[in-house]
Amino acid sequence: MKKPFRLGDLQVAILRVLWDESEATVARVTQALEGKRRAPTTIATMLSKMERRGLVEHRVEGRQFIYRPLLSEQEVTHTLVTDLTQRLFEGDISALVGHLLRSEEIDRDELVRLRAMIVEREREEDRG
Amino acid sequence: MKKPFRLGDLQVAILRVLWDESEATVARVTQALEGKRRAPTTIATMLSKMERRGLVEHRVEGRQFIYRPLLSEQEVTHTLVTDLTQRLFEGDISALVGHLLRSEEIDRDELVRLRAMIVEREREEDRG
DNA sequence: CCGTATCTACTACCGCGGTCGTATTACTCA
DNA sequence: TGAGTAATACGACCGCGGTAGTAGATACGG
Repeated sequence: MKKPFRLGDLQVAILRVLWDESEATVARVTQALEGKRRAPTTIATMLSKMERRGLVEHRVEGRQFIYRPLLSEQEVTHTLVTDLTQRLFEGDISALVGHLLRSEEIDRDELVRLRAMIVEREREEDRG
Repeated sequence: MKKPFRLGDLQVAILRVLWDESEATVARVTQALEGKRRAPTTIATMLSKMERRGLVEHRVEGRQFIYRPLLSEQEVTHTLVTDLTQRLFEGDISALVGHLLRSEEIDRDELVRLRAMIVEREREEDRG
């Protein structure tokens, strides 16, 4: 049973890089996150902390550490979304979807696509 | 432009009580959150911190502080959901909805309800 | 008037996300 | 070989969520 982990912005950003590239050095991650102008040591420190928490692992190649994510994007997404749904809607997924449909900016095309998605899901439900 | 605030579990729980009751004393909040067995001083401290951050305010009645939320449930929900969508889906609401439809437990009835919701939303789109 | 119950105020602590500066180690190249 | 460079290691610091103990003020019951 996994404990509900919390991830900060930087951690998610780092994981995203690792997911994109399968694995990456500190320098590579820093470069990919250039938009935020963080010191390389910041990234290195964060990766160390994340490794202690079991979110990533590294192997050594020459002088460099090559980091690899230990969690899939699906796991993290699922966990964080479920967590928020729990906090805001007592776990009621439909309530969250309803909120999104009601109050957010979704244009016509997207509505159509989502409706198709639901229909598809209903069919699966029928089959399964 | 509001800075994207972060709220912890306890803070959301406290706000929920305040939303339900319009306003409440520390004792009342503590009692409402009895499930989690927290010391009254914990609640009081948290409320102080939240007041410093402008999330709640209080007035004095006799010896008691009566707290009132300064943010609506809608604001908080919107902010937190938007924030998560930003972090996980680069702000793409549909991507989040898609994720929810695909990977979560939503039963048939809920799917039907959601589909109706979308249709309704499409109609509004047409009128607006 | 005095003790007790009930508030809030203050202080402290932990863990963690985030941010770096500095130290150390090791490689590279002139 | 020696200077510079590139990488990690280590530690420091801030703010905040969360938790609570203790101190101080105040009302209330006898």
